[in-house]
Amino acid sequence: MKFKIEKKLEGKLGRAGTIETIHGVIETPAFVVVGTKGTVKSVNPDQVRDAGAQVVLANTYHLYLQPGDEAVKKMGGLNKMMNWSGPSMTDSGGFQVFSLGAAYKKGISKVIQITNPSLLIPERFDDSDAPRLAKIGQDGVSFTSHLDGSVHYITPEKSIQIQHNIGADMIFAFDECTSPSEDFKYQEEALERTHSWAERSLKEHGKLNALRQAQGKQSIALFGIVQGGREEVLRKKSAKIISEMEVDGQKFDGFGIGGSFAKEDMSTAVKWVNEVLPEEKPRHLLGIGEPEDLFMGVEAGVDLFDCVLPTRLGRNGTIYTKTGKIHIMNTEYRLDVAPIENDCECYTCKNYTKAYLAHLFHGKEMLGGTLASIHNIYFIVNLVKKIRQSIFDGNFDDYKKDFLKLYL
RNA sequence: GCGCCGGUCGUAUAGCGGCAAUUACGGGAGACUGUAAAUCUCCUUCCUUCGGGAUUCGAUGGUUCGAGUCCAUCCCGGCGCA
Repeated sequence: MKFKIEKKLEGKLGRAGTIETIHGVIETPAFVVVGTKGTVKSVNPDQVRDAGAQVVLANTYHLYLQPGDEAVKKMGGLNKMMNWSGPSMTDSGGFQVFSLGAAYKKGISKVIQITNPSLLIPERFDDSDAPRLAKIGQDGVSFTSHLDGSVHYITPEKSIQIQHNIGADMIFAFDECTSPSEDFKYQEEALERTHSWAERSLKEHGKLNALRQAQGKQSIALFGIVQGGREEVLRKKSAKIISEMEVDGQKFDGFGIGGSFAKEDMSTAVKWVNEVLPEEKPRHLLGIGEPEDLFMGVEAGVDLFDCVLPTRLGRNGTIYTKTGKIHIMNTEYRLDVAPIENDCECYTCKNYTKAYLAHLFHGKEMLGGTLASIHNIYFIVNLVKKIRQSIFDGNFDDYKKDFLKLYL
């Protein structure tokens, strides 16, 4: 993997460039489409590509449980298995430490709304009797499968081994995604754990990459993940430690910025981190986001984003438009024979009306979720492409202002 | 004409003396940020200053402190016998 910066955003951390992989070039900033189980839900790879996506992200934990990483390997690896010819990534399972652990059944997620700061009361660190499917152990995490209840112990080494079997172009270190509502003491502890896991991930990855090279296979790129919650000290410390971390002469090829954020903290947290991270390596803001987040991220020096929203919202009947999101099942669209957006170049907009989409959703027809996902992927991927172009054209600020004025 | 069985909030259902009335679908709205998610939540008789108030279970009478619920008559539908 090779990263090259082609143009910088004047006076800011933002930049535009390219990431070269053996499966092709990613023009950054770029939006990575999520295909957790080795499929972008409800859309096939041709449709993903035609919607403009350059790279997809699958999940270690899910593929490990089903069909199993050995099965993926036997099928020729992630790309071959899912018939995706472009660049690919896998997440390490670190997010599941959070979503199936501290966040389990609590209604909290990647981004939480803070209407009242006093709501940020630290969660009791040891509410360990709360039901959860992921429990943090001494040197790894014990997961109870949501599929069959079987218990699996995932260590950093195990996560990296699984990811090497899955065989994406870029993979992530095993980390602990924390909730912003945890207190400083817990964030600090979790961060130390994430750093120790990062080191072990890097070490295991070095071994496995050496093995690949000996077999004449292309090496895989490993991204380290920066955590630290909403604490400036911790975020900066993490960025420094992760970027300087070196095992057997190997360093991380790029960086992920992780954690669950309060919306209003996200921008500052990302800036803290990117001011410290080395300029010459790519940065991936994990699990983000909404259009306004993408502008924020690019401006703050992010090169890659991924998010489930375009496909999840699409399947659930919410559709992006430049004037905001719409609920396609709402009464007003039942007889609306215009496309979602007149000037949209996506397959859905070129061929179908809102009334038809509304009909498909009301009739619970599968095609509804597919067509809505295609549009949403196109919308978000293309938005990031346009943001990228605005960096080259020198009008990022204007584009941001114009877009958000209409959208929000 | 006689005999059964049945008529409940758009539809289909529950209900067997204390009920504004069950459940499902349909309908309305909302949520979703490294996917436990083609999922989830709320509303769906009328009015409401959200405390509550007013009318409801084919119709009309009746029994009862109290009636979809019991009784009588009538209306409508299904089946059977003439």
